This record gives sequence, C-alpha cells and structure tokens, in this order.
Amino acid sequence: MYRDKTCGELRISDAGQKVTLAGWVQKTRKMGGMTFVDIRDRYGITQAVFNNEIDRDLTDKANTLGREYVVRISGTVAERSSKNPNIPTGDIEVIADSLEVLNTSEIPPFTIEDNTDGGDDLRMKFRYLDLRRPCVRKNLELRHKMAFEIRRYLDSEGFLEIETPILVKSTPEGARDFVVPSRMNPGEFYALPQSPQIFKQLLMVSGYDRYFQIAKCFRDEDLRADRQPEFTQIDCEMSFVEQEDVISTFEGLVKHIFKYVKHIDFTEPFPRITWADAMRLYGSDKPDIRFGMQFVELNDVAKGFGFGVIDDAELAVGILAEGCASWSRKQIDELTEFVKRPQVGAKGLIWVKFEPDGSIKSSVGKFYTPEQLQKWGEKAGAKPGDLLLVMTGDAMKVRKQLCELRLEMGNRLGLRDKNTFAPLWVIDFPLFEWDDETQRFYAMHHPFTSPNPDDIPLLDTDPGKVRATAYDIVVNGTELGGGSIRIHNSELQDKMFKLLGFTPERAHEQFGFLMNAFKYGAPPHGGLALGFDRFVSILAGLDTIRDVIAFPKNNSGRDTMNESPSPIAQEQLDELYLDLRPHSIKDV
RNA sequence: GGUGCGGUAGUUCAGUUGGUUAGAAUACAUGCCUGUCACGCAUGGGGUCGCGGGUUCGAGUCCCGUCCGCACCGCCA
Repeated sequence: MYRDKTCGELRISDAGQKVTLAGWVQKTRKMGGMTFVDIRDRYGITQAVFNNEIDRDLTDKANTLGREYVVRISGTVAERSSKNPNIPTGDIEVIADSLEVLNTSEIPPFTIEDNTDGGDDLRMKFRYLDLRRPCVRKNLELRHKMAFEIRRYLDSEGFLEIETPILVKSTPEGARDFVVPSRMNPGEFYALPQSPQIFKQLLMVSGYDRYFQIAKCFRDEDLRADRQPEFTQIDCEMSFVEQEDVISTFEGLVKHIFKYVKHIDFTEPFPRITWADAMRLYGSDKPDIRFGMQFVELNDVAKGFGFGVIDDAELAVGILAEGCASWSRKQIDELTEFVKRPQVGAKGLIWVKFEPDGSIKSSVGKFYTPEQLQKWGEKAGAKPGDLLLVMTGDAMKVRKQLCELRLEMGNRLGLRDKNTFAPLWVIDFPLFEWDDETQRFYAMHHPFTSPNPDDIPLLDTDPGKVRATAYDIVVNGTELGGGSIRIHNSELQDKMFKLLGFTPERAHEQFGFLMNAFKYGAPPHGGLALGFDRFVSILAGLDTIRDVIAFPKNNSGRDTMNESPSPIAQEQLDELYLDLRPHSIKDV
C-alpha cells in the first residue's frame, strides 16, 4: 500500500496517528531550519512539516523537492500551532519522519491552482495538468454525480439503458455528418450518429417502452463556447405516452437533479410558454426568464405621427428598464453601439426617459409630444425613473435584435445571476420552417415529429401554420433539450416526407427500414433529449461546456494536446480506397 | 464563408508619435530566514516581440500577406 490516508481527510481528531500520504508537491515553503511541504491529491491538500532539529538529512531532502514531484510522506498527525482556516485540513499537519520521491517533475508551464496563471490555449495543450486543478476536477465530479443521479432517477422510473451503434447510416437532413470509410465495403461510408433518434424509435417498435442512454453524439458543424463536435445527450424515448407524460417525467428528472446535486427544490411546476408567445414576449425560442423586461409592442400608440422610422416599420417594440432613466448619454450611446454591431445588425435605438419629476426626455422628442410619449409609457407600464428602449423593423428581425438588447440589459443590471435557475418549457413549436433560399419547408425539429392533432387539416391548406407536438426545456436562456411526440402512422409519415420534398424513392432509401418497421405495429411514442454537457455547465455556473469535458476540442475542432485531427499514412488510405487529391484540398 | 479582439520572458501582461541596452509581476535558480500557508528579504539567469514580405536612416510599434487562439454571425433537422 502506497498510502493509508488521502490528503483531504485528516482532522484534529486524528492527532497522534501515524499516517502515510502520497500525492503531488503543491508548494514548499522554507523557513530557515524548517520546511513546509503542501502535498495534494484528488481529495485535498495536507501540510507536511520537516524540521532541522529533528532530522537534518530529511529536511535537506525536503528542500530538494520541486513543484509537482510525486512523493510519499509518512509521519505523525499533529495539531498545528498556527492553524489555516482556509482549508479543511488546516488544523493539522503531518510531522514527517520519512520522505520518498516516487517521481520527479519538470517545472509545469502554468501554476496548478484555481487561480492559474495559464491561458486557455496553454491549459488545453497540457490538459492533463489542467485537470489537476481543483476547480476543473470539481466540474468533472459534478458531471459524474449528475450522470449517477440521472441513472438513479430513470432506473426508478422503469427506464432501460440501451446502447445504440456509433457507426450508423449517413442521412442528408439536419447537421453535417462525420463519416467513416468502410474498408470491407470499398467506396462506402458509415456516419457517426448526430443522435440515436431512429434507433430509439425502433426500440419502441420492439416494445422496450422506456429507453434511455447517456449517448455520445457527433455533428460536423462550426463550434461555439457551448458547442463541441462530439457531445453527450441524455437521450430518452417512451411508448404509450402523450406530450404531458413526457414533460412530467423529464420535469421530474430535472427537479431530481437540482434537488440531489444542487440541493435546490423546485416545488412548483415549471412555467410553460408557447413558441408564439416566447417569440412575441422575448424574441427568442429560449427566453431567459430570470428577469422580466418583456417586450411591449407599440404600433398602436406610436404609428401615424409622421415619424418614418416607426411609420414605415412593420413593428415598433420596446423593453422597459426599470430605474434606468438616470443612465447617462454615454451609457445609452453604448447600448446603441451594441445593437448596431454587425452581430445584432440594428439601425439604431430609440430611448424614452420617464424622469422622476414626471417630465419626459427622448431621442424622438422632435416627432412626439410628451403626451404622446406618455401613452408609450402607459402601454409599457412605465413609472417615473424608468427607461424605455425601442427598436423598429421587420417583425421577426426586430424581435431577435431586441432579444439581444434585453439580454445585454440583463447583464448590465446584474439580473442574470449564475446561482439562480429559471427553467421553463417552450411548447407548440411550428412543425415546419420555410426556407426562402431553397423555396421549401424544412422540419423545425425533425421529420418524425407529429403534428398537433388539431392542426392536421392545415397540412394540406397552410403547412406553415401547423403546430408540432414538440417541446423544449430551457434554463436561463440556454436550450437544455427538446423532444416531440413522433409519428407512428406510416400514412402520416409518408405525407410528412412529401411535404418536406422527399420523393417516395428517396424517403424509402433514407428511412425505408424505419418505414418498414412502422408496418409491424409501432406504438404511439415520443421522447426527448437533454444536452448533458450544457446541463452540467449550467449547474457549474460556466459559460462554456469545455470545462465540463475532460478532453475537449478547440474552436476549430482540434485537440491541441494530441494534435488531432492529423494526416494518415498512404497505406491506410490505400486500404480504404481513398484518394486525397492534394491539390483540391490545398485550393480549399 | 464572414465580423471583432488577441499573439512580446516558462506564464500573465505593459510597451506613448517609429528612435538609447524591450520592462513589470509571477514562475524558476542561489543565499538568508524556526510557524509559514499569496511567507518575507536579497541576488541572478531567462526574449526568433507568431511567421513571411514591404515602407524607413531606423519597425515590437506603420502597411500587405499568412498561421494560430478566443468570442460571435451564418451553420447546428
């Protein structure tokens, strides 16, 4: 046995005990004839002390230790004469009587502590050192704990965890596939799954009426702070259920996680909002409802007074920032600059200040009388001291732009606290999304999503108005997951494929096996998938999912630690019947 | 595919209008220090200013190109 205690467990009650610890040297502090060595492992940090007056050779040896040396130290636990209240082991120290260097270490390129001096780039290159830092380790511990509680909850609800293949069939719809050449089938390719969607539906046909999987998924699209090329979903499917059953089961899961992992009890049902209302009130299908500031539509009180910017726009819509009438010209100019950035793309920003003395100041004072602006204020519920920010334009566009401004205001006013969690369901998504470029409908969720039964007649007359039986769960403005009730009737499925522009041949080629399966008694079914990495990062209070993944990829999909992706040998290419055409790659 | 920001010591950064030997902190090394825990004090070593080209008497600084990183838009059923 290398050790009999960890570096995190010794307390004052252990004083007098003889112990052996093993770990990494966090820091040495030499105080003349006395040397303190902080030794660290997964569990914590314990101070060992060496004293010239007790053992000169041993103290000399301790003085040769460098950062991140791996050591084994034996000694006696003793109460410290000066305690450190900042660490759990701060009441004690180990008076060393032996020291063994198990391994030396080069000087690490950054400090192994929460407040590291290393930048992101360097930390990723030396990720195995970065993972030694307690704050990164805590994220992975949280991830483990959540995965454990997810399994515990779903098991108690009768779900079976079933693995589905990683080498699957490529489908053209949806995200770009990662593909894998098949050596045994020259010229043919597998794809890595974007999700286990079709397999889980087949499992329903097979009668496994409650399935889940903590599943790796792959999408070959550009990355973001919250998007990795490979990521993990909590993927679930249930048979003989309606939307309400799925929602209540997974609301239960989310509540269970908050309760047992974060010790937060949600006693009330999560709020629900229709997609149409979410767009109208927040300009987003994933609203952050930690704060209000809902949109106020001003067409009826602002149009028709000869101000072109508003008269010519489809929609004038604003948000009320309570107590912000005192904001300076400079602060408001910053907001204007913010909405004019190309990423937001607005032309400008109209502001109206309802001063505490009852007067009104505004950027559109030339066009509107105070009485007219007062009407705006009434519509928005403005009180003296409030600031109304208004944008105009094409309805869908201006809502998106105002959404950005609303979130920015939330940030500036400190209304987006990381320790506050505001989940909600967004329901009644549209079934289709019209694409101007290709002049056709696309499935907003996926082509297996069932239309709302009430809207089925509209499929033939006005497909754009058809609502789907689809739902998303949103927490703090992040889409945590979504799902739908699926189509289990092959006639309806045929109709869907037709509306989506599939020829019967192509539908058969792509999804024939699913269509065949549906001929043999498919039960009504539906499900949902939660983004596991996002779920962990939300609970960890992080903006990026990178820090809850042990070995993440960077912005360009590269792993800078192992330098992947990388070229492969000509022999490997030959074996796979691949011809790279180097010139065309260079030209790209 | 696009926009923005960044790349200077092991690390994090500063570097003015283009001008003397490119600095600070930290890390590292050496010495002193017996209760430190962000220990302290002293001394020291450490630079392809991402790379390539250009302008100039002179470039870390200006221009062009390029590579890399981060954030975002497009994209992500």
